[in-house]
Amino acid sequence: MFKLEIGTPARFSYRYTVRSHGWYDLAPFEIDADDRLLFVTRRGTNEEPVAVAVEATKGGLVASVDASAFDRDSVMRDVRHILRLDEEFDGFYAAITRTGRVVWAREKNAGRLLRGPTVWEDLVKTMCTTNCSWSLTRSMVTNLVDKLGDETACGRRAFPTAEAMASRREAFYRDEMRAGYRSPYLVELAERVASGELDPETWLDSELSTAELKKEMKTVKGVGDYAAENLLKLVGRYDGLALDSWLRSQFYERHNGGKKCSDKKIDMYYHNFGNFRGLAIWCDMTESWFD
DNA sequence: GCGTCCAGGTCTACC
DNA sequence: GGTAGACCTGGACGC
Repeated sequence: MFKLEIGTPARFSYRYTVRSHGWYDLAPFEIDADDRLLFVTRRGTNEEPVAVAVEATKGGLVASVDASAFDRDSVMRDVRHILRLDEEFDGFYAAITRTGRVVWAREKNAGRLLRGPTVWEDLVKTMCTTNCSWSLTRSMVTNLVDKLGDETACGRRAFPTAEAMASRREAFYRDEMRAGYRSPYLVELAERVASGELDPETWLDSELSTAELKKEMKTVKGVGDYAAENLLKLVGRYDGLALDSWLRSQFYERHNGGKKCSDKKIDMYYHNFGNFRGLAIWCDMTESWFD
């Protein structure tokens, strides 16, 4: 077992980042009894996957790597990536100060949304969150990882590569992953990524405008407005609200007396957060998670 | 046990 | 560009 020490920004909360949304609950992510975040990473399709456990210490973070050989720089990069240690949130906190809303997020150093080691992993998982209960999302992702993910030296499984997913036909996704109508979408996506026609990793530092990038994301069948805006948040763009039925219902209860209202009204409520309004609504609606 | 509803939507056809 | 209907699954709920 190798241990790597990782420094964190001054304004960082391990707890509020790891539990920022449901990703920690989807394989290969896991939180163990000691509140360590477990995940599996791999650079390159031909490399062995590596299991990593991250925990908070007084001085920052420690990542424990359960492998005989691994690329130290890759593991460091992935820990920094999934916890967004290199992302700047001063603009968000300034918007909170300016608006006087969602103050708790600034006080708790919240706002960092947990993400997977690759955009590919986040993309597939996001498609599995659409039009279903969370338990079904969890079931689909677990089935996918268990059946197609390569095993690490310690027996954990990695998220499947695009190549592994492209090697399976639609029947696998219907009958074994239980992805239902999403099955042909997953096959098509895997084939596009495996062939090199689509590279989701480029979305991280794309020079496209947010509107153009959203349009590119929506070329993936199964990715609509909600999924694209959720992915935009995960690549660090918070202009879109990523409204789904849960977020809407939470807004109605919290800010509209329990009555339905238009999406436009919701958008206007967070208008003063500018490019951080997607992050603002998420923090606003999840404050009670941490009570 | 059975039927219905609905959940962290999207696609397609049609107007 | 806007909208209705279809699409899968599985848990919750009422009977």
